[in-house]
Amino acid sequence: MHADARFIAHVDMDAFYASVELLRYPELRGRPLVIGGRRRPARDAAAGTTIPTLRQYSGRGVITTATYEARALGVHSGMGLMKAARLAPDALLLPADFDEYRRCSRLFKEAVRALAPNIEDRGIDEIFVDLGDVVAPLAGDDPAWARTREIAGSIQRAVREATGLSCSIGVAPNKLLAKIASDLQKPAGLTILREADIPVRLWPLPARRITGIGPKAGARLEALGLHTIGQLAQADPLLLIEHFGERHGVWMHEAAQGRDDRPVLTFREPKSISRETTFETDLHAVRDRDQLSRIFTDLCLRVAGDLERNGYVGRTIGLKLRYDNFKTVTRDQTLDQATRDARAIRRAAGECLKRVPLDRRIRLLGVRVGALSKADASLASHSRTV
DNA sequence: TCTGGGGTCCTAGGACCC
DNA sequence: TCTGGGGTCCTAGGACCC
Repeated sequence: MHADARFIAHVDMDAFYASVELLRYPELRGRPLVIGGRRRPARDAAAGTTIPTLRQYSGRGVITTATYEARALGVHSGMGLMKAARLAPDALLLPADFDEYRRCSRLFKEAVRALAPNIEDRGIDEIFVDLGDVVAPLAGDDPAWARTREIAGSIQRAVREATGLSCSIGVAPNKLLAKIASDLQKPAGLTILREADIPVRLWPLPARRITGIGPKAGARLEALGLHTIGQLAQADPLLLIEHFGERHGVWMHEAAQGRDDRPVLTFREPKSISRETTFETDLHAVRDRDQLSRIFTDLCLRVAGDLERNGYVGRTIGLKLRYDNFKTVTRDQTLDQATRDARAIRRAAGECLKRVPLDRRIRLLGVRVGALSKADASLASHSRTV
């Protein structure tokens, strides 16, 4: 019965961006701190080394990370900075330094990989780890779960040694449960969630805690009187299918039982590469034509650079535009031949732009290249056909 | 002055082919 | 001439995640 039992860990860095900044500014430890907003304009440099507060910020942007002290004041990631400033005017604010976060990210992943090599990347601050090979000798027995606790503990120590940062780990028979488990005792938590624990530990949680049930689905479940994962597990699958469609409904019901057989994927080819930017102030298609055109060209150059650096070419060129009322439209065009040339991308995206209404002011412009293939493979097939 | 930037996956309709 | 399926590609939008 237990022959197929898996041991999956989810490793989640605690308040990652903010914690990296605290390595640089240890004197800020214990104070509410949020990361977000744009890089400070040069003239502010005159203010010296004083860290600005949310009160002093004006402009667009959202919080990307809040320390636990800041969360206690009611602010959280994704919240607009202006709103956050009203809730916590004295919280400190630092702009994001992605180069440094990426450096720390590499360090933490290398530290884990040295102990357990089967790692699935889930972005800059979290990974899944298949502990199967590491635990294998006693798989299925209770001592095996005791062994996973030891392994998870050594992963936490290795990450702290490599980076000075703490992480929370959940270990479970699958990715769904491991992800939920890692969140149960943050920060620096270590939570084992076994199949037998599902009724007591999973079912009381809100349905929203299932990764994949977001704001919309969560609200619709609430409207059906389904608040907890347990209620979702006990619901009639036909009711869920009726409201969410065959596929989504069945998935929700399975997830609520704690069932998930997705494998840990150590590598995936990217599907698309994109760049987008939100303007400081909304731009007008005609009045700000020159400025828009410069930004547009720059986005194409950056996407082309990303393609080049990563060795891909793409056949579908896409444009994204967000109006001042936050409505977003996209257009795309598939070319005969894959490209990574900035001018070709600019030309195709320019065609897309002609198919979009330009009667409102614009707050965001984005360029995407999809239908990717490896650059060398494509060039090889090209030379064969020529 | 509400609402960043980089992604994935799903759906659904139309074109087109067999 | 009418009816009908299946499969694939393309496009647009939306939900969701980190």
